[in-house]
Amino acid sequence: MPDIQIDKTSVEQQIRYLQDTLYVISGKWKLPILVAVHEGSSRFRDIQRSVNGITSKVLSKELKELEQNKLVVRKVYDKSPPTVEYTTSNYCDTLQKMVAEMIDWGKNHRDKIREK
Amino acid sequence: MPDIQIDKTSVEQQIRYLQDTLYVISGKWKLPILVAVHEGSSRFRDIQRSVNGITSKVLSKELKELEQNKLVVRKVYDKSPPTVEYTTSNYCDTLQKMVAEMIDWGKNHRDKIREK
DNA sequence: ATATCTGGCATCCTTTAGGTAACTGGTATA
DNA sequence: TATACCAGTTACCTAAAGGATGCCAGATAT
Repeated sequence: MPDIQIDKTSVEQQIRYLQDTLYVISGKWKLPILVAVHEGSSRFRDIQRSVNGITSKVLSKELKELEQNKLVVRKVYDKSPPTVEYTTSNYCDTLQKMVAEMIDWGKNHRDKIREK
Repeated sequence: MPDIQIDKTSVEQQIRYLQDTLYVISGKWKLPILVAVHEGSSRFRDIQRSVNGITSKVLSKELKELEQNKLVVRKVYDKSPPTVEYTTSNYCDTLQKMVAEMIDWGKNHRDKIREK
């Protein structure tokens, strides 16, 4: 009699995956930046202007992390002066389903908490 | 010609919902606690033993937040000594789809990042 | 009698996220 | 010649999250 296991991934491992995900998109700025870039802001200062209130220091740090996670692509054009362009990657689209679920849940959750 | 809008919710509002969601489940301990309670740990010390490394101070704080968000239910039995029981709510199950998506994405993301 | 368990709380400490402000070197503009 | 733009960087500061340790008061177990 074989051991029937629908999912061999242990609970601990699942929590680790979940926390990886959280790490990638958590924080005050990651999503607003992704949205801004996705909507067309590609230059550093453009993004900074789109994302209200972010400082250049934080933007710089966040963009680096998003790039490491392959959600945004940074291209340097070697003219003079060198210009830099940020775009969202195709991979970034894989976030869509998950993000949609999170928005749904959050929307519903407001009502749930408000209700007596 | 009417304005066709599939979703009237503004991007800013969607980000707010998303960040509500993140707030509810983010942090080092929220998910591990939920899992522990869901799997049957109901007494304070049981949960603390299940969730490796958590201190009573932090556990106490996190349980309060989870209770406020209606994900866990706290029942006090007024015997002597009074005992306290934590359980996950039915509402807690609404997290499932979303959490499953997040686990999937996180799992895939590891491979994505490791790949050259 | 002593130790241990219960559900926490109080105090102090460290780490991390994020904010403030100034600055850089090169280029273009008034 | 002075000013502003670009893509950031540096040093310093604050607030919040989380960790370490010790404690309580009542009850049960040894």
